[in-house]
Amino acid sequence: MSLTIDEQLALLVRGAVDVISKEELAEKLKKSHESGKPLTVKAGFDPTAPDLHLGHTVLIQKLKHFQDLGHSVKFLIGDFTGMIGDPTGKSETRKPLTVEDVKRNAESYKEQIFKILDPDRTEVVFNSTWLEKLTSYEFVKLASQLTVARMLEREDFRNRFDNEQPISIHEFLYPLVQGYDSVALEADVELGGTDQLFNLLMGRTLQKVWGQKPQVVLTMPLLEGLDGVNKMSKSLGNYIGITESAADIYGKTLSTSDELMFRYYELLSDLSIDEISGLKQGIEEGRLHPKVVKQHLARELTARFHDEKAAARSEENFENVFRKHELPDVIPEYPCRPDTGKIWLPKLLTEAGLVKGTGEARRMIKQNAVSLDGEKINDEAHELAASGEVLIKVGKRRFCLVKFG
RNA sequence: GGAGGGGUUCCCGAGUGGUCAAAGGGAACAGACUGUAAAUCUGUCGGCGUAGCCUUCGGAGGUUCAAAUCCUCCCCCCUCCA
Repeated sequence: MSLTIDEQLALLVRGAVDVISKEELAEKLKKSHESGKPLTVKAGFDPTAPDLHLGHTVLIQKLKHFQDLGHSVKFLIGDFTGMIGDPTGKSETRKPLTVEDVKRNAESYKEQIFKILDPDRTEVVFNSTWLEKLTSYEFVKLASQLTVARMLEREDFRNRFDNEQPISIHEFLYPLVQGYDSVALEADVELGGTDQLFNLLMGRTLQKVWGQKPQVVLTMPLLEGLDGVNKMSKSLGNYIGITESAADIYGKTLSTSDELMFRYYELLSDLSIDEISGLKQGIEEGRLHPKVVKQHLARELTARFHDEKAAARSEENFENVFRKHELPDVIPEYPCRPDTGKIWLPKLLTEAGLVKGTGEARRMIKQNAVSLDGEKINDEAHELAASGEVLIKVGKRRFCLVKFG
């Protein structure tokens, strides 16, 4: 793809919240083009076990944009910092990661990010490589580059300081270390979430001290989770993981609210801004049905992490199960051989793994959520003859074909 | 080193001797509605073949007919002063 510098610039800043600065980025792009030397684009990640979700892909997708333009990505795993502990907020004390942990997690990262990134243009690096070599003398010297007042410019530090909340010294070191990573890598560009702005800027500051051209800083918005309120995160459970099944990615996407769908379109879709606002307008004018628009998004995302075929299949299956209330194409089977000729329904539901226990089974039955071969059962004491097979449905999405004998 | 505040069911958070499997909110699940949703309404939300029984309120003991609530020791978290 050969784009003009302006076109490249437009692609790269799309969706970004902060770009510091656009002029510098333009200049770097131009220089890179002239010299044929790709830019070094850096982004840092936690060394903890990665379970990447769509929220992460906003950033990774942006790295991809750089790659598509021929630049090289340094995918930095912050193993050094991870061994010290997480500085932001008062997260749980983490058990320190072993070298093996980090290795394993790095492999897992690769597996996931290469669903998006080009392995040939991606280098996975660890900041312990250079940070471990720093002597305490050098480390203190690094710390001497910044003042406390400067550190307190960071919003969360400022707030905590004003509110007389504690700030540990090592928290001050974290931005320094991250900034030093940029020096070590001689980064041209660093990407991060909007919450990382201060740390990213630190890289610029330190690079200047080391006589390097400061990196361009690009921040990407944090993606809202499926609840539409909090940011997408694993711990909140409001996420779509990129290693999830096609059916799950499709289903979860389609189950988002109409409002959220456009947020996802903007941050995740490859459609142009114009195309997206066209869709929006179409819905407002009643020309397009929101569901159809949402289906398109669901297909696009599913295909991204699987393929077109899987996306189409997921859509068909979803329609069958939820709209037509038909059966999914894959139904788990459970072979059952009770001691007596009969089996108590709650017990069967539990055994088949459809519910956690007979208590829940009773509840489901009471709530009119259980059907056998399409027939609702209301009696908690229901017993069924253990012969032949029976299709059990619990709620909307739990199916099981029980085979007796 | 000194002073004080905490640890409650998935989460937040009430509860200071019985009426507590523990208010309220959130999440989740189910039902209705629908366009798959969202919003809304209703219900459920420790376990158990369930009008009863069993196990829960940081841990271990103890007092009591009775403890999440009182006492003792211990563990952990937080804040302030120095």
